[in-house]
Amino acid sequence: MLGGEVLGAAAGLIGCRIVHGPVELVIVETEAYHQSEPACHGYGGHTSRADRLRRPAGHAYVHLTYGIHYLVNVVAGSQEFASGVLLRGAVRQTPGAQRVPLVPGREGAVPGPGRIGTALRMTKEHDGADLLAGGDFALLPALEEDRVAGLTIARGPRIGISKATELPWRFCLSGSEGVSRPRI
DNA sequence: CATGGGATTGACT
DNA sequence: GTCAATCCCATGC
Repeated sequence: MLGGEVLGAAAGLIGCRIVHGPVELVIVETEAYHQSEPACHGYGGHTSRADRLRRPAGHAYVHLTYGIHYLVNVVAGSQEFASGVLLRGAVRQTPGAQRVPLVPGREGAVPGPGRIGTALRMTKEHDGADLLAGGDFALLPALEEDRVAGLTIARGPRIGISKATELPWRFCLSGSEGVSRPRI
């Protein structure tokens, strides 16, 4: 099955930044989804949701859940297969300023995918945006300080789903603020 | 066309 | 611990 690299993408997004206008977040928790497993919206053939996960890699899949919360995914696959990385936890960052240390005891935590959508002021208009095109809604690499520091990534089962709960496809920055509960 | 459930959160018992 | 809010969309009649 193609698309196993979504796991690497989910791990690799830890420490990267997601920005929308003046809001910048450092990603500290992600989950991988792939069309080969039933928890993924791309599972089971072509539907509206599935095809939105079949955009070019690096595009956004923004989806409204429970009629209330916008969840942000980074598409990781291609037209050939649906896969994406759900942004599940983050820490607020001040653009252009010194980084916020990714350690406990800090304000600015954004735990939970719904909170990330709120913090980034997502609407359905943001679905499909190219996050690598340099627009005002964009994905940026990890800051140099964070790369140098080295990020210890923990791995465990995904949260809040009822299918394929056994897959350890959730990744988080070990010990960081902004990781949703239960912590790994 | 009607209906039911969901990758959630916050308020309340 | 339980429950409602609220809307998109998959499914079934």
